[in-house]
Amino acid sequence: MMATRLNLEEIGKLAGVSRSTVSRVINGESNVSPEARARVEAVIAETGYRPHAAARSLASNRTGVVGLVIPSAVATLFDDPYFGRLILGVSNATQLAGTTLSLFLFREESEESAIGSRVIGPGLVDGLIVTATRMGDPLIDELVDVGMPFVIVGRPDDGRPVFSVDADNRGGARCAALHLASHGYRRVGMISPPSNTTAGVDRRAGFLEGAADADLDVSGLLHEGDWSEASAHAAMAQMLESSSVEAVFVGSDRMAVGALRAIREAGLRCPEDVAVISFDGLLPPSQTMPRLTSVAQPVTDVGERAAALLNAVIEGELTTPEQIVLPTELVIRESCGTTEGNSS
Amino acid sequence: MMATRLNLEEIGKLAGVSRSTVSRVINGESNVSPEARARVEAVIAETGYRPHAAARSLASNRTGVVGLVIPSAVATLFDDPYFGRLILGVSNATQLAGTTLSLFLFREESEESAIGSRVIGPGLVDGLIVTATRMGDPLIDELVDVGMPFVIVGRPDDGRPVFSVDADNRGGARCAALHLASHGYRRVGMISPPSNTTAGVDRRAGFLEGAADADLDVSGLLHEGDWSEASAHAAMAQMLESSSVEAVFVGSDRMAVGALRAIREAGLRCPEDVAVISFDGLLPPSQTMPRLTSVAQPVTDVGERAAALLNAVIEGELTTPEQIVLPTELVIRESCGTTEGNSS
DNA sequence: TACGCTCCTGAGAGCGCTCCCATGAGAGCG
DNA sequence: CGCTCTCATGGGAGCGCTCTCAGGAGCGTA
Repeated sequence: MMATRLNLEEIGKLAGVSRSTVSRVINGESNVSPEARARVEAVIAETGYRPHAAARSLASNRTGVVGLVIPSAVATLFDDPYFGRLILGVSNATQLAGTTLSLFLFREESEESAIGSRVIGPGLVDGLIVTATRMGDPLIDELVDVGMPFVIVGRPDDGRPVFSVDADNRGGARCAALHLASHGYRRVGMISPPSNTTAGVDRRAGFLEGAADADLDVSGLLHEGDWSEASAHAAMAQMLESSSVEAVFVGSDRMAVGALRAIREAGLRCPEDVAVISFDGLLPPSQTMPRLTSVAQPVTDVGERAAALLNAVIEGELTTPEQIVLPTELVIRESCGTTEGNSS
Repeated sequence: MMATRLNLEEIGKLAGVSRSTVSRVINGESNVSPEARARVEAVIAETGYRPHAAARSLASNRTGVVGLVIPSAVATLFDDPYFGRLILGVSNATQLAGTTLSLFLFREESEESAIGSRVIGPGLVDGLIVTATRMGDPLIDELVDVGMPFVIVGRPDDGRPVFSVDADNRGGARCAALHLASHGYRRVGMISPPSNTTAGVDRRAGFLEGAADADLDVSGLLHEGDWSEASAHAAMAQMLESSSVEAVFVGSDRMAVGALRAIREAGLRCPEDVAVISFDGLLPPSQTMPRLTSVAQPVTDVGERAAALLNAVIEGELTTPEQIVLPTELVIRESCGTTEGNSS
């Protein structure tokens, strides 16, 4: 059984054709006679031959691998269900495209610079999907410089034209504000994601836009978290202490959990005393009490679209940057209060 | 800036040596004169040269890539914090070793057979880490057949000698049973992970062992879930309905969430009416009410050890199979009741 | 002075593929 | 019947490395 690797030449010999013809069959080129093709395919099927990836890469200068880069402190990363879903989406798409997914997680920003020497330099990938970029991330410049195809999950912080896929953070947040307004709440706060992320900036902007449209009173109620439960817990506690809040829009599921806890610990009830809407919609609803109303973003879809887009860029099908924004959806559960009591 | 790729030959020319000497320097071989080495290193530093991975793979028959295989229905996979942590651990170790991590997620078992033709055939990886294997998984046979180095996260279901890294499921579960006993509970149930997984088998066996040692009454209280919250919710509800339970050991964090909800919905309190201990210890404690006492398993460590072990196997440093079992740790919080009232 | 030894070095071959070009067979046309 | 044009095919070259081997320099020893 210790079958030594077959190569194109040997397959050719078995099928009575040359290396070149076998290569043409494998790569689906059209200029091969039906008989030759059939014979080659038969031999491939019965030998289980697979072309050697490294040899192929070397000759064609294409690896068939895409990388998913997750910079930023990653240690606690997977406490947030976001990244798992994203990976899943990307994996689905690469599977479909027949490419391979490599994962590059970085614990500190300093490690991130290794992308150049460890990934780009050796030519490990054909392209990269880059997530969770902070504002002013130098990685993007580097990628542009070396001409490496890439897609950003999120959006470029400086509006420069690059390929990107994002959820409609702004629209979703606006919708959350309007929904809270429709319940009759007027004193409405927000605990936003960090302002050094585009998601943080956009969700906050969308919320403020909606609040302005609905004439909500947000004075003194705008806080910022760092994606962690603890940060939102602290922000919520502070908000409850200093002023009368009727409802809060919390910038992520995970932070909402912290906010709910703060409300509970203050002896208040959600939604009766303080209503909550979160962003993400990734948490299994039964995991919180009450079940969270959230602006759900299609994270898996984002991953799939990003990978598909990257593929198109690599294939050279797309050359002018494209920004894809996927819609969010308001999923109404209990934490925002019942609409009945307060329809406007 | 459009620097065309440098190669060994050119670096050699710049340093006044041959391709071979440059190669020796890069691969850290000892038989190079200090002067030559210094000159080469200087040139490499100033040019930023990196050897081409594909060329290297082709010539050396080594890819520098390890694959992480997660078979089984993966769609809901990331609802469980387990896999994120595992990926993190593996990533840490590969980063350290300077190798690349590729991820292979499969949605259905049918896709899993693609490992052979899509991964092993083309020679994409030097070795594989295989997780979540169900009992009787044919993938293992295939890997053994083709001589691909691999490490199982978990343990082989048939006790065959392969490399594996696992948490001490049995010991941890036993410990949980004993701890519940130490609180004075006698009617103690279990909701175990599926019995077609080794984790399910082992946790159940450990629990029964501990229960027997402590003379607990488990009759009619042994249920099985499928890792999902819903399955545990149903099992718990049924348990509460049909008999008087004082405490339950639930086979995973995620399932414990379901069980807690069932207890709450039955109008009972945890831990006053029914105490709960879970397995995993991955959930942020504040995410549940009450905070869960759990048998914590070192998932990230498991990932790291698995990757390190695989590396050793690939390097040929290890040839006789090794089973590594990492200890679990009982983390006591509120859901098991206070010890004071019931010390035995 | 000559011989052996070790140590460093360079050159050739080859990994398995793709790409390009030359060739030959056949079809279509005047 | 000869010409061109198309299409299928095979072979050479080369991608950038590693590996092996031969040779030269330098040293010590007889």
